[in-house]
Amino acid sequence: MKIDPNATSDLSAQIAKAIRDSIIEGRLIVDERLPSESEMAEQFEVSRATVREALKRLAAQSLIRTQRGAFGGAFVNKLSFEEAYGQQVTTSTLLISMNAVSFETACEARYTLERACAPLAAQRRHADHLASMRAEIVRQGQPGLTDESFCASDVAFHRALVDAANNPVLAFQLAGAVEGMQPLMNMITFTARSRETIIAFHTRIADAMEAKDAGQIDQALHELADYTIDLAQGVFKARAQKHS
Amino acid sequence: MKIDPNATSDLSAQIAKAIRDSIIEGRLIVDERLPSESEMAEQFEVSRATVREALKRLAAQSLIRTQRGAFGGAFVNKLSFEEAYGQQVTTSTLLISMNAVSFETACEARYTLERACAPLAAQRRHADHLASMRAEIVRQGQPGLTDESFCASDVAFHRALVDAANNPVLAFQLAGAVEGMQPLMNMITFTARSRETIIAFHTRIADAMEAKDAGQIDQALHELADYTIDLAQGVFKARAQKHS
DNA sequence: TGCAATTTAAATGTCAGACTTTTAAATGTC
DNA sequence: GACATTTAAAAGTCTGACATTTAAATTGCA
Repeated sequence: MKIDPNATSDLSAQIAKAIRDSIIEGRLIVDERLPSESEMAEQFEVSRATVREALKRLAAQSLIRTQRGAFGGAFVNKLSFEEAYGQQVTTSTLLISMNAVSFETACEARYTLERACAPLAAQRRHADHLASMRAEIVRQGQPGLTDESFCASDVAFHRALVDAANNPVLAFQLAGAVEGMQPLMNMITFTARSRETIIAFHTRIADAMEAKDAGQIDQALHELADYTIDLAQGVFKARAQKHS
Repeated sequence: MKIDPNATSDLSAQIAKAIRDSIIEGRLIVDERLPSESEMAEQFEVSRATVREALKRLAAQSLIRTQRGAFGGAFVNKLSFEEAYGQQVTTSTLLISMNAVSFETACEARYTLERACAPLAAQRRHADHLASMRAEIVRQGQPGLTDESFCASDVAFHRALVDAANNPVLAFQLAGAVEGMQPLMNMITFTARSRETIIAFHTRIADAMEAKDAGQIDQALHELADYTIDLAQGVFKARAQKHS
């Protein structure tokens, strides 16, 4: 591993890139130990501080983990679905909030992806998925529930649906779409009336899941998407008028 | 901003988290300048090196950018779709390769999501999307094309399909599923016969796009998914026999 | 006055070396 | 053999210095 002497970026960025490439291209394998910071400092002919900055960059992407003490060091990290899921949610959330993605666009993406899961979910769903969904429906009906809690339960409900498809890659991809939208959803005030309607949709979906009726799930999700967008437009319009 | 004195993790990780939370929760807004490294070192009561490690962590997630020189510093970065797209692809690629996700699972996820785009793509596709797809089909038919190039063109073809849906959030979410699978796809040897079949599918899809026939696109993608899995199983089986 | 060259100051980037803390293996003791 | 102690290696942190970059401020000149 050598560093390009006439590159534009920082040394720590270059070193991070060199190591990252080694991992992606399989020259460094999972759980393999990298040389110690001092050794790498010598290899790359930079100071230990610079190597450390490079390692922190990689740690931020969960590409490595570090362990202190004798026989410690930096190890290539096996990226777990959990970690990837977390990163995906953070990225999606920021992307949506920073780029002023419209509610319609985010909502469309979310429900489009979720409907894609419906056939698989209907086919493979297990008792515990149904139980989770029913439990969240009960929760959503409780009086005194804050809008935030209602949204969180909504996410949990849909997460159960996605999990029912029993494809971890699919679940990972959807994480961003569903959870990344939460801040936007949280901006909506859910009246008792709208909660009732949403719960009715959820019940319909759970029933269809139980009956393994993919078409019905798809239909309900479609209508729920439309309803959610209508609801949001109403809320935003009312808010705009108030401010004028 | 204060740091928990009895936390388990490193100081630089804690500081990174504190700043990250400030960004996510909107206390720091896009293009806002963070205090200088020295100032933050004082605020958090740590050394400059520690602050720098924290900043590098954030830079690795594209949450901040830094600029040297007077009036430079660290600025909250507006996460672009491009950057998010890149991160998403890296994460997905590693997730799939490190967790030994089966070809079937990855393929199912990919085509399930892609089929979800079909109705939107059929409805909104523009001339340039069709042109891109046709161009890639031509490319795929060229003799002497390596398997890697064939796969890359395949990705480009499907990317055009996804782009046609004209929903950037959707495109971002799909990036991982489609591009993250490439290493697995690259493991397949495409015979002249199988390339011909795939090109036929692509042509069918492009024609259906032109005709705005969503059902036909969905059907073709479904069959293509099945065919791809069959193909992969055949290749892997042949390889296994060779080694026994 | 206006503009070009120069200076300056503030910031990040890098370095060297020391010290602290953690950790597991090696060693010693009963 | 089980437990306590020592030891060494490694990450984590700190300090202070110097290098480099950059844009604003200043100066000098026509």
